[in-house]
Amino acid sequence: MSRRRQANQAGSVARRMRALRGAASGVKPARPRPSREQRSAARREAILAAALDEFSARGFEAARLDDVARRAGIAKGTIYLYFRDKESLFQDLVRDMLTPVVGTIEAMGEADLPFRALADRIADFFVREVYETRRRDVIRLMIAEGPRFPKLAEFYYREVLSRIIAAMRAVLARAAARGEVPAALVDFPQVVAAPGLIAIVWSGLFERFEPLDVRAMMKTHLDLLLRPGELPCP
Amino acid sequence: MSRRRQANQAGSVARRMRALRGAASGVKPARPRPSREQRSAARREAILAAALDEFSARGFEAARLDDVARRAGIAKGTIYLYFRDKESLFQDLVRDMLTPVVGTIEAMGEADLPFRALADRIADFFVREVYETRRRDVIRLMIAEGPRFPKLAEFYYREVLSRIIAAMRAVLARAAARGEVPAALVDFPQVVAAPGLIAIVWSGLFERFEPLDVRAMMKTHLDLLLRPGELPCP
DNA sequence: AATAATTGACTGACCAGTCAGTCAAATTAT
DNA sequence: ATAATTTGACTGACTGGTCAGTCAATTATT
Repeated sequence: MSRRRQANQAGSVARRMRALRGAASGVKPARPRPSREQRSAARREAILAAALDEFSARGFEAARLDDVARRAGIAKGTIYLYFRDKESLFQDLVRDMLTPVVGTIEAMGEADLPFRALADRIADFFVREVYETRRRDVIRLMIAEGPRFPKLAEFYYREVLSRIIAAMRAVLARAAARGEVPAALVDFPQVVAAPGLIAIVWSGLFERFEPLDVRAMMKTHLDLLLRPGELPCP
Repeated sequence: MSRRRQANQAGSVARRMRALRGAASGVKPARPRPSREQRSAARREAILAAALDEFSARGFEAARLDDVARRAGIAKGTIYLYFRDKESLFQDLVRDMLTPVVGTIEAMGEADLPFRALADRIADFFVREVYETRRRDVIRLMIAEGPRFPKLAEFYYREVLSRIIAAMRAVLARAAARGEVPAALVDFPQVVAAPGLIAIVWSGLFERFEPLDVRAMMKTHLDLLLRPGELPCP
């Protein structure tokens, strides 16, 4: 009986697909076909999403792959069809989540705008696309687990952090040449980014005791660093 | 029979030790034998030191109490004579290491000095007594494990962080009243402390790729925040 | 001798990673 | 079109190993 259903489904799907491809005449395209590749990609995504949940809730060591599997709606063994091992899953998670934003930030840095405008845009991008998304959890995870995963820390430094630092340095150098920011800032781009990091750490530890207005903090910090002419004196 | 051998060995070791001590004491007592309390305190310290090594090398979950015991030169069971369980050991470690510095910082904040002088002193204290000591590792550990130990995060917030924030806020409010710093800074003491935190996180992740000169970074940051030339307002 | 401190073998729970087997889908043959 | 065959994605029970915490036995102290 399950056999029967199986044959039916297989047959009907094949027919539908062939119909779709062969003649556009089909009255109803109805079903978006689940090609093998698509299903595979979707599954990979599901595993990564579940892994992010578990890793950020319990940390790398304490997270159980049984739970990741259950959350992704698959069996544990399936994880090993997509990822070599637990550590590899973690690394791929970090890569998939963070690499994309680096390019964006590099591109933004190239725009020829007054420093303040550029800084505001990048800060806004950070809040919207990192701080207010799951990427925040990934960065928190990197901070927490990085010291114990030298390989991962190196990958992260090479692919993410050094590129962002370099981009910021270029922006700051241009701004310093125009006299928009003190030259000393070029040596420590970290100082400019500091409030973003503070916010991520703070939110993981103390949000429930004392919420933090990230946007306001970053704005305050920029105001202080930049000194727009003269500060308004009361 | 293994029973017999075991008893023999144990006996011989004990006898040897007693003989050694006895012979030595024949001529010079030399050793003021440490009281029970002293020995007990020393042992507790040894366990905490070993725990810090293991926890900061492998993280809370991955650290093995067998290793802590071996490093402290005792048997695993002994740990349980001094600490209720692994988590309790961790919590006591954090408490013992960090609570003492809070009082010092609070006291320093009360000195009636120009802001810049005060800030320099506190920054220097931070570098010497936190950044360049094992306390740095404890803070790193708090950052890494805090999100998964709500109890510990709460304790840390209550006993450490909120007190430091409060002290800084008081200092900043006084300085703002004198026009030494912009008033906006009073709302975000985190911004002033940010480079210190950055340095701790950075050292754990990227020190080996790109060393960071903490003192220089903190000085740069303070210079930028304070603008000696333009402040205070006329 | 009596008491306290210390030991380390042991237990029970836990979990990453494996692999023999299942079944739906794809392919080929009729 | 239908049936037969092949593929490979997927499963989940199982293994081997780990480790926090316990406790009976041993050793040190008073």
